[in-house]
Amino acid sequence: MSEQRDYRDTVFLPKTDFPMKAGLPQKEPGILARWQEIGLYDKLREERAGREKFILHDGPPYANGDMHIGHALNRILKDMVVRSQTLLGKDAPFVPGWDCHGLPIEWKVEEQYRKAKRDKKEVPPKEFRAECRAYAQGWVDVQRGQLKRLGLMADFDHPYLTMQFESEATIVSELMKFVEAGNLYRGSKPVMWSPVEETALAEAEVEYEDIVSTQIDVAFEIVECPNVPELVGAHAVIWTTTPWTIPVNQAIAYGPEVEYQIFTFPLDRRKYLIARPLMDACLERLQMVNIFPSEGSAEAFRRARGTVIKGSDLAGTVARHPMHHLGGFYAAPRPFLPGDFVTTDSGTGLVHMAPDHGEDDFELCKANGLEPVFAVMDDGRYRDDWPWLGGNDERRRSVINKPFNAPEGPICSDLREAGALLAASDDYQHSYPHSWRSKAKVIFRCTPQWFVPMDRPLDVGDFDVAVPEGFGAAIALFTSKDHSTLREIALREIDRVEFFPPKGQNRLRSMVEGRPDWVLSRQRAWGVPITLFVRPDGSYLQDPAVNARVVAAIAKEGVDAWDESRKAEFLGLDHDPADYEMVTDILDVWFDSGCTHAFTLEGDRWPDQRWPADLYLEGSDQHRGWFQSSLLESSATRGRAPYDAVLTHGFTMDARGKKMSKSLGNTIDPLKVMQEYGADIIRLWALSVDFTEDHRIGDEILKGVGDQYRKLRNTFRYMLGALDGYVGDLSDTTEIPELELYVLSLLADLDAKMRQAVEEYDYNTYTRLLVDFCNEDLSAFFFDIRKDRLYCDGADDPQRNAYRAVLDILFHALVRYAAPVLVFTAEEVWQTRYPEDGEQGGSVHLLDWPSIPQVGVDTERWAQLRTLRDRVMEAIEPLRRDKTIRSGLEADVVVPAALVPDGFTDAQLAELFITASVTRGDSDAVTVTRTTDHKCGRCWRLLPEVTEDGALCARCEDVVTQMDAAT
RNA sequence: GGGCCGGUAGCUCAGUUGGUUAGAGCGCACCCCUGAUAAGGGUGAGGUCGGAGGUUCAAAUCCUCCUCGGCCCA
Repeated sequence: MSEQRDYRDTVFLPKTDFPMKAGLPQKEPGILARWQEIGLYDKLREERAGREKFILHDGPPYANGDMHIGHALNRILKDMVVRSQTLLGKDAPFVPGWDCHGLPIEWKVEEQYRKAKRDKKEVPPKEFRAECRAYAQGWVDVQRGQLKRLGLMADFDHPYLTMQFESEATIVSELMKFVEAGNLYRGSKPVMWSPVEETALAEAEVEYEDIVSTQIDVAFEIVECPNVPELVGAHAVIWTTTPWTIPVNQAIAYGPEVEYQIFTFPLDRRKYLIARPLMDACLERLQMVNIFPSEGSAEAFRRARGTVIKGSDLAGTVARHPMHHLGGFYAAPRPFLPGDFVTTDSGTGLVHMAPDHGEDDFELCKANGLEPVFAVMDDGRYRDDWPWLGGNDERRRSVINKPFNAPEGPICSDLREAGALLAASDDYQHSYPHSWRSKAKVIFRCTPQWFVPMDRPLDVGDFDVAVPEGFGAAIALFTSKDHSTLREIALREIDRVEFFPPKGQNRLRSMVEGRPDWVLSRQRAWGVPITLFVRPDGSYLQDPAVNARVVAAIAKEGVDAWDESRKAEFLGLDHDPADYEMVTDILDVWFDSGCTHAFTLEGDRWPDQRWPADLYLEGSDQHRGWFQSSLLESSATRGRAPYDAVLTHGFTMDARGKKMSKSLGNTIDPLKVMQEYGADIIRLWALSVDFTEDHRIGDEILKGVGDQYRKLRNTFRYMLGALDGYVGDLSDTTEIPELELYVLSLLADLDAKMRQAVEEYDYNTYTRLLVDFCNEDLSAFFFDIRKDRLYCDGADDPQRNAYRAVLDILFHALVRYAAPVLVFTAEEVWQTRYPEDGEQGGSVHLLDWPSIPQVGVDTERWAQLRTLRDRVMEAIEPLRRDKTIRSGLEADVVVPAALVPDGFTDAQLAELFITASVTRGDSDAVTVTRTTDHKCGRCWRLLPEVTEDGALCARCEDVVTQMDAAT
């Protein structure tokens, strides 16, 4: 045998500079810098100008703290929306936003004061707000940098902030739409109040501590009882741990389903009404258990426990206040009211109601026409004109003062004197809210607040809205003519809007159906003022000219413009400043964010935006939040939702499905993930999971995502290598093998599915389709089969060209499909293939959705072929195992003739199965034997024509001869 | 405590209106290749479909309860 020639140099191996290893953390920042340099976002706007628009309106995250994994998911999904819609050819400008006002920022600034030992009360409000503003701006800048790193396609140079003066002015002018239409009223509701700081507190500002309180049992004499006459003259026993609320008692609540019993105290024959299950515990407090003589005590006791009645029998019952002799407020009847909240867990089953100081009390009393009396002042004392323990009483103290409530304190003493105090002891342990700041006890206290009514017919002239294209009829329906209530309009809109996933619709609907009136006011500093001029009776000025002056001032100077010193200026000549007070409350921040559509989509700050948005996209918690505040705001002012569709995502859990928390130490920091794996990996993760539900992230998951990434990357690398130097296209080749046509039909099929996935915002399907296609149809099938042709056919062989033409089509399709997901890698792939495009400021992200040639192929026939192929692989395996053969190329295969689809030759089958030969037999089984043919020294196929191992087959002989001749 | 939502192989996901032996990709194990090479190919093992009842000829799919987890409220 002669010396064998090494044919390696004659084989056309893939050639590319595209590295297998990505090194994303190092590479991505450079790609970002280049995008910045070529002004990619603006360039895209220019190129898409005039196209159909797609507006995704950004829900503003709070400008406080670093980006966390939830932000990352949210932003990646939004970016996928923007990019995939862009890819479809639309113009999808995206303005990122931030929520900047509100309590958490106030706290942070206060915290800085504490560290500097500064008293907040000493700081002028303007200065305080300036610091809040600076603080928010600081975090906006930090988060903006972090978000950019994710590779988002957004107008980062022009974000919206709720604290920009223009935004603040728009929020005020939106509020004024409510004001001018009369869709705002002053009411009240109990809030947490700190008498020490003389301010309202949010739930998050209180902490619960165990304390010991005075518990008292108080008798209210029943004066009327239509259903149980026996009760007239009896005493209803109430129990409370806040004696100071007795002076503002207005009613007594009972449980309609609770059983009550009338107990007759043997010594004075007085009758008491107590819930039956609580009788023993109550009598023990009242020390009425041991008064019976030891003998026969049980019998006497039983006799003393008289008639049992049902709570509902108490309807219409009226008692009188123990201090009724004081007259006035105290002389009014104290009705018994049915309360679902009454339980028999503790107390007496009869609950004294002080609507000023409890939520249940407030709601129940309100429903029965009993209004709060505002007896307790800001500092926690009863007001000067209050008849009991008010101004003239030297015993007056803050109501939460301990001695004030003590068994020997003024309340208990007076009740005792009135014969109403049945028991009092300073021994009740419970947990009670305290101010997080001062550590002092807080109280519930009714405070005047501003409300938007949900169920009052809206009486507006015309909705001030530019009717968007295609919605003329819808808008006309909702103008002033029908006088719907805000709730009705909102519910109608919920039915119209499209929800992804659909369950979001029910969730939002049930919340809007059940929600109370919208409380707009907050007793705070850092926010947009409720710019109202109020008369003493609670009515307010509705003068568009005044409002216009206020709005103009805020647009120029921000919220600081709302200042007492400007009162006369704003009111102008038509109104006497003495008639009005300026409201000092600020707006609920949900109102701010409910207005983002107004100052971002409308107006000319972002001319490429338009109202309404096509889509709002946030976490499912925003059904309670932004989805709803935006809906209500827009429904009240414009008669429709500011969006046509709502997409919601779930929450990101740790690897075990538990929620992440700093205290548990199971958080995943997206910034670290980007440092370690790269932004493309975290993007691929976000777009692989079912984001509509809660989903997980963890090391194992990220590792899996990394594996998927590598597969995609290597698919591109192979295509880049195989397409090295290729400049033709499909039209250059006259002869297209059916396999190529089949792959094109697979691609067309994939394309349709990808497109559908985009339209349904079904991104995990989108990425799964892409990955599966690369794995199954390309890498393991098409590329594997065509490896021989690519490597060994003549450089300009028409069939080789046909393969490369299809590869080229695949490349252009896949790089576009991948672009919205792997934004960096797709760019790297594109620039590797077309460096000249890069030099001219091009980018993969400027491209449109690919157009796939439609070919006619009998795919069913090919499906059968692939099933047969699987069977052949299976049959080859045992021979591999026992080392009869090493590769499939050494196998002569006999397949059942009946299983071969029509129209394939044996030679084609051998090519498709990558075996030495395929013949057909009558047997049902696939049989495999080792071929006796020799291995071609160049293409390594085993063929009959090869005379000895290492000699050339006919095809390779031709190719090598030509190459040799050329050199 | 209440309302709503969810639990399918180690991981990420498919499973139409209830209908054969519950699928895919990845990972894993084993094997091949060494001309996509920190790549590529093949085969295989993995699941009481969260649990228990029930409806039905038939249940991952419908009903009830339980459990675990989540969001929003209280």
